[in-house]
Amino acid sequence: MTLDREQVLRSAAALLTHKSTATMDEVAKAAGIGRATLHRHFAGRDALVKALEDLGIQEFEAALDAARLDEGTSEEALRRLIAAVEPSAGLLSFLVTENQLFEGDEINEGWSRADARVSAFFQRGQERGEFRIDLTPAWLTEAVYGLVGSCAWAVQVGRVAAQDFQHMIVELLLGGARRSVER
Amino acid sequence: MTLDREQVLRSAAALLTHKSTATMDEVAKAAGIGRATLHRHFAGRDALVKALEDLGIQEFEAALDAARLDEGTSEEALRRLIAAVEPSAGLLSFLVTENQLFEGDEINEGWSRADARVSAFFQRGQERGEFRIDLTPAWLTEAVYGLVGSCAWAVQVGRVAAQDFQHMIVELLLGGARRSVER
DNA sequence: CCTCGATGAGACGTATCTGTCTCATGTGGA
DNA sequence: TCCACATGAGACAGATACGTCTCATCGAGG
Repeated sequence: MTLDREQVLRSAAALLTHKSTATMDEVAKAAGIGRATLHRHFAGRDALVKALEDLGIQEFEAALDAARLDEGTSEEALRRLIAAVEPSAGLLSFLVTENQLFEGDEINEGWSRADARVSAFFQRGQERGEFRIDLTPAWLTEAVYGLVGSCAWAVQVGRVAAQDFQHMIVELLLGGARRSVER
Repeated sequence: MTLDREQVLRSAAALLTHKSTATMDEVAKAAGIGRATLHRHFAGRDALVKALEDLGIQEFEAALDAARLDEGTSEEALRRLIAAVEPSAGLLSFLVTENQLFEGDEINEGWSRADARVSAFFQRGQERGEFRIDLTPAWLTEAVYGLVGSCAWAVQVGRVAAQDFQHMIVELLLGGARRSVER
């Protein structure tokens, strides 16, 4: 029986994101496996977290590739990005919440690379006149993380329908909550 | 020397929000006190978390009162809310991240009450035609939490200027990132 | 100057989690 | 059918953090 490594990591992320003090035993049970098996696949807690980071960053970068951020309008690109990120939302939430990415004063290389791509995307959008310039790229980047994490959580607890994930994030991010007659 | 209990709790929240596995010793050092002193004021880790929850909820409800959500336009009320919440942003972030609020299947009463007020505010705004109706009140509520948490973090790491806190959140929340010529 | 109270540092036993091990089970493939 | 291998359950020692304690120090107030 081949263990579904990714499935284990995803359930671990979902659990650890909002209960990061969870025991290895709880992580194992959440994944539907035994603690011994969990240890067989991940040398320890640190290795588990590292695997979560690696997979999360890898999927995030893949999503950035898939979104083709430099094609079409910024709005279209943003929609593609959120769509591409949706399957990895749980992992993303964990990455953002857990700042062990910054351990030892050296920021995780992969993360900073991906982060820079998002930030650069918003900056390009501003330069092309498609995004407001009073909201900094850095903030818009963080806002994306925050909204993705919030929406993933809201979906998880049934507060938002899973099918609305992309709409809720993109619409709020692009247009805001204000109802303007001229839209 | 009277210990500044709130100061201790605020620094604990700032630390625990993004490193919830932090040791009691680390929490104490982050607050600039000894571990023994920390234990003298908070019976244990559980008591510390409980105190964080209590203070956070209390300040959140106070902010909701101060914001007078039912006066003036929804936009004005939202601006007041974010302004009132800013000093408690760190505690809020902790509350949202830590879901021990839901321990034992019984949601914390104070939290659910405050949460309902925010949600009701957005619903009123929708009914008055000031907020879009395609974004559910529950989502807008979660989005507020997410953006407040993200911005508090961004300020903490120097990614966003502290003075921009309110502007960044309110503007994104109300108008979104899209630049529309007719605004 | 003296006293009282709070604090910081550290020692100590305890509880919990960790990481490794063994063993029985059970499932897929030869 | 039999074998190989992965898994789950549990035992076990070691490590780590917890909670409590003592003691010396420091500062405010009398």
